[in-house]
Amino acid sequence: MTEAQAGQPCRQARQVLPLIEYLARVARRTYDTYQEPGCLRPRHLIALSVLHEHGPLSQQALGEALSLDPSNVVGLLNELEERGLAARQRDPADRRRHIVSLSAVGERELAASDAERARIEDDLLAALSPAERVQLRDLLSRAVGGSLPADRDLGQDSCA
Amino acid sequence: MTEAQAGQPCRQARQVLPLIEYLARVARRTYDTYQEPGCLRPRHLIALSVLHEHGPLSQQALGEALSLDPSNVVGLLNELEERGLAARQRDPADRRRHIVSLSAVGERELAASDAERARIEDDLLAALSPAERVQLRDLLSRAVGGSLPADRDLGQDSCA
DNA sequence: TATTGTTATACTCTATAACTATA
DNA sequence: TATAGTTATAGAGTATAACAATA
Repeated sequence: MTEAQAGQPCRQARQVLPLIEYLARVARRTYDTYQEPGCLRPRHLIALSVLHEHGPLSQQALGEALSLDPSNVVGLLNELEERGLAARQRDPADRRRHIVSLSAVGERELAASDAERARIEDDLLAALSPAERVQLRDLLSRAVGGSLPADRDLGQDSCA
Repeated sequence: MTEAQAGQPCRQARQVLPLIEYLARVARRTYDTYQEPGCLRPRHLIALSVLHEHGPLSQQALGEALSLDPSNVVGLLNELEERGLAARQRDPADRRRHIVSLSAVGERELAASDAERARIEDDLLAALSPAERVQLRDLLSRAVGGSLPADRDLGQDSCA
């Protein structure tokens, strides 16, 4: 087990994929621990934030942005609509399409969730300095941007 | 992408948690796409690599290292044992305990999976330069190390 | 009585395939 | 015929609670 000396990173747990899996699992559980039952799940928040950044999207486009199957988008949107956080509207130009948009309540809920999300993130990344967290966020953001279709760039946002 | 100029990261998709969730989902699906049915799942490989690094562990310790419920560890190990990749052994010192260890076949399988895993990783991180991937791996590794119990340090390995 | 692993069970997440309504 | 969304369904993944064996 000396391959690190040769400049070769050690092959197992240092690989990116297992680490991401692990962090995602811990993060999800942390979410669940903090949240009361019936609260918005991570998926919901991610969907809201995509809508916030991109503005109204078709369900298909939303699914692509979330890397989610269209049939999953249906249920996700049902839940968001029930809570009045998002709304579906037929596209007059092509009546097969739904245009999904964030409601005012949805915007508010999204903003309100920030503090808690930041707290969980602080927990999860406790071992990293603030500068390193920024770095990590940037790297992940660019990696995600690279794995998306060009016209659906999640890494690009409208935050001036 | 100009919000960085103000030093204020944009609040939504730039947050680490959603990005990790997203990457984990894409990575898992990529795994599934490449693998034939019946192949080892990400979980299996992660478990094998933990055993590879730490040496034999109790099921409980393995569960902690994977951030997995003990009841899940049972099923995971059943599958690994069926394929002869790992073995359970009663701890003579405390017969309630199982000592889980990697078999020679398990070691071999783990090594064999590396090439494929690297390929998937290359796909997923196509937008990052080699140096940035190393940086990302390092940051994630340290974040994970920080979120584990001190005596179960996944981020630290014996590769030295 | 407390702890390790196990079983039974249920709930969440996700994908596939068949369906509908529009185009 | 092809596309957007929907429904039904099935399979992973994970957690909780009750249980057995051992301490």
